[in-house]
Amino acid sequence: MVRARPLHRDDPSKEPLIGNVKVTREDWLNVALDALVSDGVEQVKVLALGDRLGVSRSSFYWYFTSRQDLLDALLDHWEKTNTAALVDLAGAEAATITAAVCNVFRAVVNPALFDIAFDFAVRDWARRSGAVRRVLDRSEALRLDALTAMFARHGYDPLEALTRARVLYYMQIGYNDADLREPVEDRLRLVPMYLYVFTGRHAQPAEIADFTTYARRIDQGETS
Amino acid sequence: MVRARPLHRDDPSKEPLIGNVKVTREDWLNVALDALVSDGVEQVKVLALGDRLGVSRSSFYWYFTSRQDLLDALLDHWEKTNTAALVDLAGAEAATITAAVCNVFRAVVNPALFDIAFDFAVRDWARRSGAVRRVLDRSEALRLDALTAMFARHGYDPLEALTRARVLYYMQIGYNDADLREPVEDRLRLVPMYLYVFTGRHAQPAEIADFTTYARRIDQGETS
DNA sequence: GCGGCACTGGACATTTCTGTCTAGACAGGG
DNA sequence: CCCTGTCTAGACAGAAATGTCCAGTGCCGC
Repeated sequence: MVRARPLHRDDPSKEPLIGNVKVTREDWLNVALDALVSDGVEQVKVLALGDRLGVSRSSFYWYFTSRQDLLDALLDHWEKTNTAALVDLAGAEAATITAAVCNVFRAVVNPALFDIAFDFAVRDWARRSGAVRRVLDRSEALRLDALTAMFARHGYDPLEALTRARVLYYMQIGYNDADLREPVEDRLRLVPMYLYVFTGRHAQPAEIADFTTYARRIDQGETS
Repeated sequence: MVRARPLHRDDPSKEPLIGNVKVTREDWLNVALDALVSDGVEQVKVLALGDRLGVSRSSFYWYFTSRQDLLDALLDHWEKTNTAALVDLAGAEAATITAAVCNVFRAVVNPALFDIAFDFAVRDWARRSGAVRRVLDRSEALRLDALTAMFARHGYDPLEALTRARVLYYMQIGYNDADLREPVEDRLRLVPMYLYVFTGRHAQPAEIADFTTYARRIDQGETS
């Protein structure tokens, strides 16, 4: 998976670089994020990142005190950006629980809302670092609380709300882990039944149609 | 998590080592498996493994042609051992679908049947290696087919059987990924509701009692 | 034009890792 | 006792990585 963002020097919408500057701190961060996502935290190496950027390592040490400083910045970025959309969608107004779950599904299919690959990179990293594990656990608790509250708002008793929130959330994690890369149409074919299993209720056709339209737009590269 | 098996030289049930032998090929494999599970594939390093075993690296190169040879052996071991029990349990006779799912839960709670940590180590590894990814995908297809067939045997139509199999399987993967380490009693409290969500049917008290008894025995360290 | 500052390349030192090679240890068989 | 084969320690070579340090580059302000 290639997810490279253009370097500052190649992005016409950015201010031109001044002086002897070849890459910015953000360039280093972006290329590190790419490496983290595609190759895992062990491969976030200063030498290799410099190679990707086409520069020596020197400016890295100007911008960051150490490799650990860079890793800390990446984790901070993840914590600030990868949970909010899911929590917002779970909290959004919805007439029925199946419409509410469709809202949550929007995060699942739209990388601009929820970056699955980044999430997994951090999840892997958490297996090797207690500090990362704790950050991940914090965010997961927020996510599960939001989903549990969503089910509760729609009339499920506390035990059932908690259980269904877990089934919904952890199933998405497991499914994303499998990285099946199924065509969107194959995925959409199962949506009505998924909604039934997750909620115990049948979705209304309009709810499914709304989500289906959205998912197809995202699949075709349109932003929402 | 410490999962070390005794070295051959420390295991009274094993034949004594002869000649100048300090560690066996199996010792190297076992210590590599420990490192893979606790620290991930990048940390499976010959030098470090030798340190764990208290020997130099020399005998490693007698037993294996290279580090890759060792990694291949680990993956082979995983493929041969970590799917069979789950598939067998999904195929076992059961009077109801909820009893059948309780059979599958046995794999989930018994590390002797299904080694969750090993599974995750391989899952992480698969993110970095196409070859490992393919082995993992093969095993996952077997697992999902077995679960889908289980639901189908109990009268679910093909689409529903597939969907429920995926929800059951991927939810377990996601839950295990979270590594919550919940006390067994906390987990058991949710079992009836999990069974209802996964199957759409209410379990019979005897089914839950059977599984609960089993899970407590496993938690207390008894083997089945 | 000069000095200062923010970057930059690249040399240096150190550490860790893999694989190769050689001599040594030990048991078994003749 | 000697030979053979299976292990074993440890030296060696080469590669890759991090952090430190110093001289060079280019812009800005005076």
